[in-house]
Amino acid sequence: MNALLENLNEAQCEAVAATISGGPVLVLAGAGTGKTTALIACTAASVIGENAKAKEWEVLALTFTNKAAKEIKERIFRKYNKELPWAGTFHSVCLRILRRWHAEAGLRKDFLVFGEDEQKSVLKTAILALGMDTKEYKPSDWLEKIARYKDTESTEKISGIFNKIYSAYNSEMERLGGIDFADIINKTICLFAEHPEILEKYRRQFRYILVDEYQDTNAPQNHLLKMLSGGHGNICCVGDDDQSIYSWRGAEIKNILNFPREYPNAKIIRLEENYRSTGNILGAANSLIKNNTGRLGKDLHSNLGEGEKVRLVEVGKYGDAAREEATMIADSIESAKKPLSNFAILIRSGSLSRPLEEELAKRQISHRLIGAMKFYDRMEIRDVIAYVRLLCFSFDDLSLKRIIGSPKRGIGDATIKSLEEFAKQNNLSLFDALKKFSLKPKQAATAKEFIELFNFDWQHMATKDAVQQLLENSGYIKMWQESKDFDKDDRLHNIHDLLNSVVANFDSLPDFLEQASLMTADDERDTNEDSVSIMTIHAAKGLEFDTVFLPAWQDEIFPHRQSIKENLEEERRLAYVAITRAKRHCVILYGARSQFGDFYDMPSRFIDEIASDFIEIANRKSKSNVGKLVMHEELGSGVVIEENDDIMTVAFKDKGIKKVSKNFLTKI
DNA sequence: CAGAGACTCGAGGAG
DNA sequence: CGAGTCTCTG
Repeated sequence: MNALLENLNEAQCEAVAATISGGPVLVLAGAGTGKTTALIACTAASVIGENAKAKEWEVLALTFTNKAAKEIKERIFRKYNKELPWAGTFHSVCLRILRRWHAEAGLRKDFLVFGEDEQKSVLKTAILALGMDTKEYKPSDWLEKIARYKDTESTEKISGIFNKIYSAYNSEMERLGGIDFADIINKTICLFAEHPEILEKYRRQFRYILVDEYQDTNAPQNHLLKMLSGGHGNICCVGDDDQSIYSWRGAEIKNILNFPREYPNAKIIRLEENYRSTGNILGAANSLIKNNTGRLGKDLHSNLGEGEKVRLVEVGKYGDAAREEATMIADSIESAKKPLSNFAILIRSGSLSRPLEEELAKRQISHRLIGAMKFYDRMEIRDVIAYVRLLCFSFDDLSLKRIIGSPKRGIGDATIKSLEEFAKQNNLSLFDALKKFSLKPKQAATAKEFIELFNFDWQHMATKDAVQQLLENSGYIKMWQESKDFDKDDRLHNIHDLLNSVVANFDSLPDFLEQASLMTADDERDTNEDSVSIMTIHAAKGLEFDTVFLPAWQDEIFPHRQSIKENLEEERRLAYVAITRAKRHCVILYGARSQFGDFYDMPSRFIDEIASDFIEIANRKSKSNVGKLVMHEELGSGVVIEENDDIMTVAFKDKGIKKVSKNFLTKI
């Protein structure tokens, strides 16, 4: 126990003590206050030392990302040599439960997890089957609605048309043997509701429940936590209401705000000592977030001294604002002469990255765009996964449709369409239908060849060899080798990487597929290369950098136009997250610009909300005038300290700092 | 059937 | 500006 509390501050120790003594605990952990350390200490406390009340398998530790789960597992293993089999993401834990009880949950044994593009294709089929037009009813729009609906646990009817599409989508999912992300959670809740004995089993097993990033939970996830903690009530949730930035994904900030009411005997512990940022950066962030009303309240203080003020830079007075931002950021990075990994450029939306990338590339400043094109979203990777899925699960129609045309086999849309008809009539999978369907001789031959590809004893081969064989015999590898695609080498390289550093690490291909279906942006291999990170603010949550650049703080870009109407407080939390990523230097840039044909000429309202004490105006110095000695007829001599178009700010020898028009000044 | 070229439309964040 | 769709041709 004592060893456990080493290097923890008072509040963190309190959190550990509260967790072991049992009952509900809410740890409100501000940005940079050692949240992960506290969470890991709390988790460890339940299985370590004399006071430990649980065995490793009796601790359920839930996170949102694989990265966070991995960190908990690794740190506890390294320090205490204990494996935590039930530390994982909400989705991976629920998936494991659903696999174990698939029949009780009303699922087929080999059900598949469908990712976003599979969901879209299912929805497209469903909409077309209803005789509706996919131009008028766009799959991506309706998928959004369906996902949001599934995230809310609402029983409210939305509209007749929604219900029609919703149930067509669900039955098509069922027909194909797939479930979506939301249903991984929802079907687990149903399982527990319909089988209290199963719930009871897990309640008895999980004597401690720990939850990371609690502010990001949605209604079903919160429901699930209530169910599981219903017996003993030993639940410790760690989160920060000021960093709730995922409402658009169904997260409900009210889960954390209402925790004290939902769990009346809850202990609430605040971690307010910030170990990350200097005083001015924290002051700026605090003064901004104070403008929100819906918060539990927390005041972070820093023990790292005042540090540098937040620098505010206006750009675009002399040209294109976005380009100028990129230039200034690149200048700062070059002149700082620090390792590149010290720098991050955090943007509101992905589309703002381009000028930044171009400028850094031009100057050969190594950089990476994080989260943009996810490894598992790449065409070639999805193709390979589809091949493997069809190999393991021949009923997977979506995968068959995806790969039967790559490489081209002379079986196109029209043939697939009639094949689908035939399959439907005979209640067959496309794979089985392909065996029986009569085709033109040429097609019949290739179809037979295709079927034969999957007929080998892959279960008894090394995973990597099996996939390699499949990809070679199918001509998939050859297709890329002979391709004229300008990034064919990248693609071949990606496939190679997938086989050697991922597939090879799994003992069974279905295991690999299960993992792959839950892979996320943060799971991409970390490169050790020293480079500047460019990423969205959302993707930056949980990270920290010596120097953070925040470009495009222009009203209706940030805060985003939509958010101004929908949820300005969440947008303000996003700004708070952005500023608090910085340890020592934070630079906010703004300036009028046009984008997608609209003109944005107002600085972000958030700039005004930051108390001026924490800000330093650091505008670009004009080459010609700033620093020059000037003479004014009435005010006498002085020196120019800032230039804003024709208005000069001059420090006069006798009259102090005054703004005057350029026209009344003469150079000395 | 496959590939090329013209065309339209929309552009927020992501497990 | 790019992705997705449409239309034409071999």
